[in-house]
Amino acid sequence: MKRPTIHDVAAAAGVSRGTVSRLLNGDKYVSTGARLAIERAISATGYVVNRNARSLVTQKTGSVVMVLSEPQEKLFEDPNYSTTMRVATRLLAERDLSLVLMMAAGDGDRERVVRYVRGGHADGVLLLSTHAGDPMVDALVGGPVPAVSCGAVIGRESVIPYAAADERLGARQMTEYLLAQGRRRIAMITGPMDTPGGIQRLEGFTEVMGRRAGKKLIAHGDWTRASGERAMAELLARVPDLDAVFVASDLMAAGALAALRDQGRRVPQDVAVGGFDDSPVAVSTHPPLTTIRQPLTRVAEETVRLLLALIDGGAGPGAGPVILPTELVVRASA
Amino acid sequence: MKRPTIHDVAAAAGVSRGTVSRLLNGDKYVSTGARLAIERAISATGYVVNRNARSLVTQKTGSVVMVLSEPQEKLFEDPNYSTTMRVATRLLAERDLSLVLMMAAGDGDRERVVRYVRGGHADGVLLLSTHAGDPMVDALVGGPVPAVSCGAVIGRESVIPYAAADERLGARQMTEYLLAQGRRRIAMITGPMDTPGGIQRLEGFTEVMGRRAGKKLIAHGDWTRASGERAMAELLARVPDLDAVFVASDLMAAGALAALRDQGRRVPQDVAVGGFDDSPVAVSTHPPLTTIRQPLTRVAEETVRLLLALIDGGAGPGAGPVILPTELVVRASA
DNA sequence: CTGAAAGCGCTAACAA
DNA sequence: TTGTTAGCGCTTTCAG
Repeated sequence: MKRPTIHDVAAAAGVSRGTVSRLLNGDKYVSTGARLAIERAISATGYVVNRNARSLVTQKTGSVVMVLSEPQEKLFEDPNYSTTMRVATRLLAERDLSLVLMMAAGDGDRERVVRYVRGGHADGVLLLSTHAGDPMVDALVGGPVPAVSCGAVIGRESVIPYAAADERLGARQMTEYLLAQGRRRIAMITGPMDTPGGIQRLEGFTEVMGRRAGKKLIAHGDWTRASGERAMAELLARVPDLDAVFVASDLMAAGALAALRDQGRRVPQDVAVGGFDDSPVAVSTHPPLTTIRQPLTRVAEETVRLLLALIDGGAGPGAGPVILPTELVVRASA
Repeated sequence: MKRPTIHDVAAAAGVSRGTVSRLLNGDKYVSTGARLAIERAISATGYVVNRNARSLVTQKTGSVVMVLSEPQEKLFEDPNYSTTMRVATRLLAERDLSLVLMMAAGDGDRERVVRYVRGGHADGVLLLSTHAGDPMVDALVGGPVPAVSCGAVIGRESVIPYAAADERLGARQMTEYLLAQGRRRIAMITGPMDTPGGIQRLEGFTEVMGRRAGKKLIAHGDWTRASGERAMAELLARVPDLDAVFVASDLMAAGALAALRDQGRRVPQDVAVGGFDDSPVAVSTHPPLTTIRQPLTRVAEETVRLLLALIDGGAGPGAGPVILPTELVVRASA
């Protein structure tokens, strides 16, 4: 038995295909009698619309692509991804849109993404952790398909709408807290300086520290645990009398904790350690990390909302970014 | 300017639409002259096929759904997901199939998945960490769309094809290693007993231990770090003289390590600890974990291959499971 | 409020 | 080897 078509439903309900279609699309001009008959016919036949046929005429695809730009290893650690995926699938499903996943690791991948989108296979694009200077971004924003990003795209903030946590605020909150605890020699371990988190968390730190934030007090990591450990050792060698360190991610902070232990420094007595993210690792370190919580779920929600608005509104106004506040979470490390 | 259609290409190349279609679909009956003209026309017009129109007639959708059944928190920690996603997107992209992501957390979600698949929106289904007794499985295997699972679906091993690591072998490898190190009172912390990893790792353990694997020596966890810590404390209280413990996941092993440290036991001198997964956490514990490496990438690849074969082969033979060997990785904890 | 009819862009059978 | 043609299942005017 083949899948029933709108034709079968129409026949079963004793109306024309047009009427069935109208009901399906929420057109108001359908009599109650017809409505009832059609609804009965639909459940009797087990009818489901054929999206391809519909898309063919409406020129809508009913799907949104989510493009992941991070290299594989980041995926393992970043709660951002899983949260965004979960939120996006849910929100899109409510609108009967499906989420197509694409990786953009190499140039070939990026080209494929662009072809796919320009080929008219998606109604919208949701970018995740796109790198500064990624040519894909410009190739995408030119076209007729709206694109948004979860998190800022460095250098393209004004051309691609996004939602993000207030990184700068979070960094300020942590730095001020450390200062309020009486710490004076505060160092920082940043993320990569071509990512929003890398750049803006440092900015927040220096905003609060002012001239106290000397070059010697800044070390750079790449979000990995190992890089945090390395950076901490470096800092300790350079500034032996530091009494606090703000690490731009919890994972790197876990590494910093290890370096501190190796050098026999007690945390938080000798050195206070502040993290960022409030990721799962924050509660499993010794001591548990005082950190900054990001509103990950809300960021994801707002990103999707931005995209949906753009999809609905056609060439809507270049909606400004949505920036959401962070929150200090005090545990034992500072 | 509208998107060019096959009609525009045909006109530009001076041939009929049929010929263009034949070239597009790799039909061999196209003369070199026509081929050249069409290729030129395609790049001149920037033509891209409209998948909807194609799907409408071929009755193929060009996409595969990946269904994630795990509750959100697992996603954060499980390398299995990210590996499988990455491998699947790559392998499917090669075949010009796109990957649609769906979450199946609640009953509503599961129904949506079934509707989607039965609605003819996918050519295949790829299940991830589906729970024992999930009604979705039976709803899916009945239909015309092939489904496979990455990892066994407990209780449905014979009805749904899958690829998986040889959990039992891995558990045996670790247990034998512990024994070979001269350990005698070996305890085990298992995963949840409704998951393949929970069940089969315990089976491997008891196969090797025989009657030495008393009930007292077994404790259960739920894959979280905290549950590993709890189970270890329980074990220590019950069997104070144990000299080794095989923990069914690295993350739980990290928890066990903490419990051991709390009790003043040295690892590996007093108690040897063996993990499972060789996940990133294995190298960041103190001491680093001796563990079992799973061939995650190959498992993902074989899963996708299984699915593609089914999609190609129509109602292919109920291909048996593909089981891949694990490998012992010796570090410092045992 | 409803039916009829014209396609959406493509593939595949058939004829040539 | 190629052109012609008949739909795939649906939406959407246009008349009634």
